[in-house]
Amino acid sequence: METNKKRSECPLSCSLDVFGDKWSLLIIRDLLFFKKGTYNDFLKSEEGIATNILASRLKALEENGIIEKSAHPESKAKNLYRLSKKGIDLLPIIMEIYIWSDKYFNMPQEIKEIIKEAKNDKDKFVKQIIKELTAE
Amino acid sequence: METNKKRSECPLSCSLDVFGDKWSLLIIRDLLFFKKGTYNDFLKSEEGIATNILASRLKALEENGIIEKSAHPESKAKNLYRLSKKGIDLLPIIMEIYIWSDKYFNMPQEIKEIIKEAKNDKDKFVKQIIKELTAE
DNA sequence: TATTTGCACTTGCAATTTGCAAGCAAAATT
DNA sequence: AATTTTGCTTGCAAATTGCAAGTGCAAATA
Repeated sequence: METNKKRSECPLSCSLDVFGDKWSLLIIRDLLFFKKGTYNDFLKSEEGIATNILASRLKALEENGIIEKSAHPESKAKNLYRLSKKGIDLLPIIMEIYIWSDKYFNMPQEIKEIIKEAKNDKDKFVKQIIKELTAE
Repeated sequence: METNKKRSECPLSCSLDVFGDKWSLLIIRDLLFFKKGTYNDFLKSEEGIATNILASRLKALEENGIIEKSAHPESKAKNLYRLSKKGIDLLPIIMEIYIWSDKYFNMPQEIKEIIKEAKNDKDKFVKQIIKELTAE
């Protein structure tokens, strides 16, 4: 995936050049909500991303400053991927996607509950997630 | 573009199956903000979508209930594409993308001004756009 | 210590999708 | 009547995706 060719100066278009594909936001979702952080964590997600695609997306997200790669504190064999500030700031976008989904898709009751809570006080929800992420 | 295979039950994943690509949200942007409505309007957008890709995206968006195709009131040669309620409801997502862009990309001052206004009172901005769209 | 397993990838290749150019029929304009 | 516009479709090369297999190092197990 090419990371350096802008189609236009439109901010929306530039943003889509960064995360406008079927996989990037799912990786970011895993980082935001499911405490995932290693290559294998992402591979195991239920959507079943192919290993080469995962590698290319992680590389692109890193090059675009959305995630940061570091050594895993518990094992030399592992790497740890974390969201940068820029990546964490994608949370409001993802929340709005969830809120839209809630209106137009069926989904498990448990997820519905979480969305309800998030919708009720968006700022509080965002702050809570950020707190959890930065506490680690 | 296949429109009917879900990768998982995750609402975010399902949403990305609908609009998670480099072009769909740009078409929706044109409909939301730039009063575009015909095939040629979309073709002329500065990002330069290929004609076959445009056709496939319009078809997929229609199948997914995001847009509706109708006869153009002024010409039999033209069609008119409009956003459905479901499509208009994507506005908050797109607004959050603009707000994120505002933080991390350079962009024309004029767009910055609009984003500032939108950020100031999101609900008011959304209502204003909806009003303009439904007045037609 | 030797061997197996886990982790983070890379490589090869077929299938799908994209992007470009050309073509086309119906409607509108000259 | 001839030309242009509109909304597509078609053909084809190039790029991207998805699947399977392989690699090299670290860590766990025998």
